[in-house]
Amino acid sequence: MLRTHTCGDLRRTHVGQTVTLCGWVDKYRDHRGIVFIDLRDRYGKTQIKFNLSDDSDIQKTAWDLRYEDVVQVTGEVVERPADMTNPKLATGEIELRAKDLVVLNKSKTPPFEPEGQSLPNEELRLKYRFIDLRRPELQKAMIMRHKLTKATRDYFDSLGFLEVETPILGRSTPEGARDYLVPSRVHQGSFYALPQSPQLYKQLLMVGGLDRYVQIARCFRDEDLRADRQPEFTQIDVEMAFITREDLLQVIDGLVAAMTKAMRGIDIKLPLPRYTYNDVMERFGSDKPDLRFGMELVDIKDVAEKCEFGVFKQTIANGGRVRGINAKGAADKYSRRILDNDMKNLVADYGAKGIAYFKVTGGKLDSSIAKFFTEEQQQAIIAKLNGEEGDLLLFVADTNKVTSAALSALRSRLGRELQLYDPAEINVAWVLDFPLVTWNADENRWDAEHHPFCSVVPEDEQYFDTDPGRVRASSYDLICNGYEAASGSIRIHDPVMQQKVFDLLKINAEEAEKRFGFLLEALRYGAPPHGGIALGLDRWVMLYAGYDNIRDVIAFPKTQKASDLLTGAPSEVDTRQLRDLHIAISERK
RNA sequence: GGGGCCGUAGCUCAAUUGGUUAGAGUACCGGACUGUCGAUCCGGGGGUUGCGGGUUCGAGUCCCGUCGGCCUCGCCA
Repeated sequence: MLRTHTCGDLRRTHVGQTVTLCGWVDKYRDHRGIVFIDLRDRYGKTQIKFNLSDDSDIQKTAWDLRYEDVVQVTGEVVERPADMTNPKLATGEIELRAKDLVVLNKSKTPPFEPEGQSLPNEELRLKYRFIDLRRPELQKAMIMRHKLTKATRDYFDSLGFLEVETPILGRSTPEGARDYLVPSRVHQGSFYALPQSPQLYKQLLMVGGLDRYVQIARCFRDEDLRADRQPEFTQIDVEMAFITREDLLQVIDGLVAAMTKAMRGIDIKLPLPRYTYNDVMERFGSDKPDLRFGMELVDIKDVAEKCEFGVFKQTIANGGRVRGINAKGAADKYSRRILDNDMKNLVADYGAKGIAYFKVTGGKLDSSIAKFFTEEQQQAIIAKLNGEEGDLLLFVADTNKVTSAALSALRSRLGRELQLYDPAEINVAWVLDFPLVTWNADENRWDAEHHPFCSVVPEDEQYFDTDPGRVRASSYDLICNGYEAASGSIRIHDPVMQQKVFDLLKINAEEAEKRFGFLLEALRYGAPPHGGIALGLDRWVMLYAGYDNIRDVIAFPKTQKASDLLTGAPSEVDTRQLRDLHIAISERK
């Protein structure tokens, strides 16, 4: 080892010892006769002192040290004078009096300092990721990520799960996200697909009798990115045989408790709260509401259909809905300009044509449209939304879908801006009973809400032929702070039932055989009842770390256009490589 | 594919209504300094204002296009 201790180790108890540290030059303070260096590694920082009277040769070398040089320093741990300790450093009561200095590697002037006064733009940080990774915030994320996977493996190991690796080079099963494709050299014109998830493999493992499976699995989806979405990401992928939905929920409750203990050191209360899909959609307008605060959606159909405000009245007459939320005490916090522009633009993103708002003042509604509501109607609105003096009531009139999406977005923004919750809180809950299928108006058919292998809540089978939209899936999502944090279901293990679902989705037998034949065949050879779930590992790390961006918890993330600014991927390749793969690039337009 | 924000020195930012030689802090280079911890002080170098067009007597500023980064709708079974 080139060092005896790390830069975070040394304390008053080490005084008098001769030690060797290695690290990066974080700061240098050159007084000519005396030079101070803050030496940094991932464990901390230690002040090094070079004194001219001690050894002038070392001193001269110390004069030339610059940011991010990598050095090895040997010296004696000495106590700092009482008035010169640094309470900002864990090692601030001591310093290292240098006797020997080796410059292990001189650094070019770095494009930015890891702990400089201001963080450079993300483009530069991504290009020089190896420097960005020296920042404590990114190192914290990598450490948390390690701890989370460790806690996960320990937890499932204790329950007898087997970690099984599934192929990265697999078969493309169209539908769902776009696949990343890998051309085959041996099979001209054929392609492998990178897995969007190990979904089919883990079901095959259940048929294979492996019973309890877990994998920290890399997944790939060629879709547009978001702050919480990367083209390649990691799932904690789980599948179990011979279980009910209840069994699965309890196992994952335990996992969430183990993860929270490992990441935050706290014991969360079990069982995790459970909501139904219909419940959260009605109360929060979202299938993944942030449950750290209330501000639930309220339907005011009774008032809206009778009032003289045309937009409300017409919407109800056309079969739509008028729903609103109460931003407690926010009447004076938003100007008319913000409400008429910013808030309107926000809901417009979700298809809403406008936003109606009232301030509760003197027991009445104050608004440019208040005149369209009788005294009685105003009181009814105030009562329904529990309005009090100084509250701001916001309404959207549109289809059920649009009011949900728009008010959910409004609620998220208001909750954040009005600071209605503790940003550090981790609030996890189950959402159960998603619809099995949703109507796809464009294609004139039913689409699977989760995936085509999801089983049905038994008492809803009766609606299969008459009212498919009413059939609930035996599925479940974990939600955390407004993010979808996990998703799973009890699967279909009966080939007859599977065929019924394919029929509903208008996937004909021939097509099903072509796409998923291997799975259907497996179901015919004694497939046990089984189900599972997949947790988005990156998102969980992001949430536990308190970051709002998934890139900050991934060592080498990609940009919104899915390129890697550090390596330059994706890149053009040699024509010879293309020839081996029988691939020709058509002219760019 | 659509909408929004952004791009000026290595970095973070400024630059009046379109008007003189595009500035500041920091970094970098040189000098001074034995107790600093955002060290301080003195001096210096450093610019294709992302790129390409256009309007104008004159463009960092206005217009069009394009490239890149971020946020977002669609998309993500």
